[in-house]
Amino acid sequence: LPITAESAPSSFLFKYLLYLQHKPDLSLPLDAPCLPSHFHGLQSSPSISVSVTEANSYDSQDELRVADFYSSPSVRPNGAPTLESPRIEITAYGQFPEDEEEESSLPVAKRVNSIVTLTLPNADSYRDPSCLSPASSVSSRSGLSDASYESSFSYNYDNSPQNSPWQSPSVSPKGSTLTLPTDVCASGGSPRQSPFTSPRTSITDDTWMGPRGSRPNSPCGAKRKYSLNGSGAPQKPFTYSPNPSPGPSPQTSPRLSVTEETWLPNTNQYTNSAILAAINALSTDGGAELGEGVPMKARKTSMDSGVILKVEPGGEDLIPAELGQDEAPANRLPLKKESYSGGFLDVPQHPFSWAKPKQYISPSLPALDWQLPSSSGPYSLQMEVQPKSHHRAHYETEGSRGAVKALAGGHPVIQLHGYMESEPLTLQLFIGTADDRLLRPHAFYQVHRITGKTVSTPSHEALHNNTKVLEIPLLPENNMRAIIDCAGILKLRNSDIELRKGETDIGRKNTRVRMVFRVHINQSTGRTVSLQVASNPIECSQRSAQELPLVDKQSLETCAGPGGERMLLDGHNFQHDSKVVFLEKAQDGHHLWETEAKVERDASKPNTLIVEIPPYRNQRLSSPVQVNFYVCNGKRKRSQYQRFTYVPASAPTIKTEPRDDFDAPLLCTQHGPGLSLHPKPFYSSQVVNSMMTSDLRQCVVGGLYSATAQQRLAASPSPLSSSPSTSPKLHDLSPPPFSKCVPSSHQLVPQSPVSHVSIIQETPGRYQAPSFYPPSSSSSSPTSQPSTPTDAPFSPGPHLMSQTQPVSESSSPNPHKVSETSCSSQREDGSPTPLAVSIKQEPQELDQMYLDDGERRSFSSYSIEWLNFYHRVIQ
DNA sequence: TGTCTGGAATGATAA
DNA sequence: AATTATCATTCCAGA
Repeated sequence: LPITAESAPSSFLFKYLLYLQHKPDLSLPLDAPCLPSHFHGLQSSPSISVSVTEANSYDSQDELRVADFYSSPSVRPNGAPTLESPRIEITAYGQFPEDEEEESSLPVAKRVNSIVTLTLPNADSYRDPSCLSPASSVSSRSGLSDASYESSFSYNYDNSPQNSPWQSPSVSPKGSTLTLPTDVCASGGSPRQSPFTSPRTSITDDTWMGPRGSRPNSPCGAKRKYSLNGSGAPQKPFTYSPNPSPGPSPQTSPRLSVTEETWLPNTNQYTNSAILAAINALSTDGGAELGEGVPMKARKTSMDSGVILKVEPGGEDLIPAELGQDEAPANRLPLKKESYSGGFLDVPQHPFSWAKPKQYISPSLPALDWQLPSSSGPYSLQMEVQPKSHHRAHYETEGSRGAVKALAGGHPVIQLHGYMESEPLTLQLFIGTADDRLLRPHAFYQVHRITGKTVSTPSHEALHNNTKVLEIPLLPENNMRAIIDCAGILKLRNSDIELRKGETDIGRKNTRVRMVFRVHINQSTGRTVSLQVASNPIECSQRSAQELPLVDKQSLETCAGPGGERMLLDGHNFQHDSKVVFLEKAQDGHHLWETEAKVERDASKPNTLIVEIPPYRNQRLSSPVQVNFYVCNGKRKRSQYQRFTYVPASAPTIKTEPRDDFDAPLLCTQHGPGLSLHPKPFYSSQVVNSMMTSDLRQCVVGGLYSATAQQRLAASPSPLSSSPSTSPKLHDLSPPPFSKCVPSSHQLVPQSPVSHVSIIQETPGRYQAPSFYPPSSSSSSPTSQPSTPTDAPFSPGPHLMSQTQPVSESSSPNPHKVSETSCSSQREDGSPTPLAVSIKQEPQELDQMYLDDGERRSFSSYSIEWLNFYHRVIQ
């Protein structure tokens, strides 16, 4: 059983539990940490420094994060928390931790690249902000920065100061120092060249841009081949990159305005502002720099885009600021301004503030990679109307391709139920991943603010780390309901992002995203309840959207072993010759069984397929068996894996599984009550999921697990359930065991709905122990996650699981084990990767998602994350 | 004239 | 190593 995935999750849970138990302690740390999730971003944030002590503090947050992502891991490499003092950290990061980690983690090849790439600016450039789209999204850029995802602290650091480096390589002293060193070192040698090298001309630009801009550049570093070519891409990238401006991007000009706007609006209520200010100050260094850029470590990204930013007013760059903000904002209303996200600006952000706002601790808002519940207490954030499963994202080089639409023709709708206060709240929206791993900001896509006469919903862009966040007012007069007609999706060049230092995901075939909504509710008690809901997956590539079959819904989730029942599949791109294949994989990814189901072609249509459930290979089932099926239009045109469960003849199994995943892809993860569009009969699974999701903890719990986990959970849910804030309910999740990726195929794992962890901050700075967890995603695609493809060198999952599990189960976890695990994992890789390091593999998920790719070897970042988390807990 | 899109051409990558 | 299948991005062009 120990499915990798599961195990990992379980461990997490376990840890988590532990964590909770210890809350008291944690709390303290947390407090210190309070830092907003961002803090990382913040670097500057004072608190942070304090926190230093605590790794814990971070941890607390981090933990969460960690759990979430890998990023966190980075932190640890040294063991030192990255967060801590920003600057310091930065250095560290740059130097060691991240770099090392990353590098180490990375497959050799990549590393190399990375190294090279990293070297400089590139890294930053790419990804970050600047990279982002130059023009476009300002915000993005702004946002860029960093951290987005991960919350990686490191990034932040980088960002701030560092980033800049790139910008002006020489310039920023510090940054340079820090950054360079690291990067340099790494790259140093490498060709990468740095930015400069990159083809493009102007150094500066190049620097920045270079990376980003041109694919080429990035490429350079990057991964793949590109590098060489530099020539390759010559294009505009630079151009673009350099400036945000480019007209194309919608946002483009944002900045300009931004500043003003930004500020104005922003004014935060939160104390943060102070922090922010401080940060800014810091950032200023950098920030100003932005222009100048001194980047820090290069690591990552630098966001700094700022650099890039240059162009802009700079605001964005600030990202850091934002960072701070990020969280903070929660409450406020958005102003409308547009873009600007400017970093600094951030601070100001919304003019409004709530009365309470201050209470917030903005800073404390949970990082974007944290898993939050969709409901807590009386509150429930739900997607009333899901977005269409396909939305062609636009590149910076293109004009906007409009707002994400709903299937019925309108736009997605989200509503907060249970909120009776008269104060408006701010709904945050960012583009998250849709793979089987934990939900986190998507590195290759950014939200794009849409404005115009056709847009009725005001919005404001802000950056959290490197992630653009659209802030939309949730007004009581509208029943806390918002029509999301102001959100488009911007695609960042893979080459720009992949080069980033901390980036572990690969862009190729990583074209599915989810719209992630968050709301932070300040309660009279002083606590802040943070809720999050993610939409169904959205395929963003033109090609995939046109060619890949997609299953939105399935009428049956389970069937008795003999099969024979008819299942109606709703989806897209079904063809007359579409095949439906059922398969069962062992934990190690090996195919245990595979058979083609009969398709009633006469009754099938472009959007529907009627298939006859094939008999299971073993008619004597004593317990439900999770299998998968996918629709295939050809060799490489397969849908994601959908889940299906064969049950013993009489047993009603339905619920057990988490359908989410499967269906999930399409289905909503969480629907509110209303959501469940489908009658349960059909989507029961979904329903179930949604249920689960609703409760954070539940979700969490669910998330964690994989099948195994589920079982465990079922068995001993209590721990998990205990999540602090929410009442944990255990649902059965039955995540299917599944296979991870098998080489043979690709599985796509469905994603899981979002996992949530509810986070409550009692005090402004702190969070209660959130329940967190690991992500639901896991839940959703039990298989996938852990599963990183086993073939790969490591299948972290298994190992982890095994180890972890024990731990989890036993109340006392052993750190050692953990460590071992990690070690093992490394070993497995073959490449000696350091534990913490995140590796960019190919898209892990993707792999899973796309069978084609083959396997991915790398460790999954999450595994690492888990480990880190685990360690922290233990410690 | 500019934006929004659907369709593709083109070069980069993966098989 | 060569060839072909896929992808990712950039371009075009009509609405």
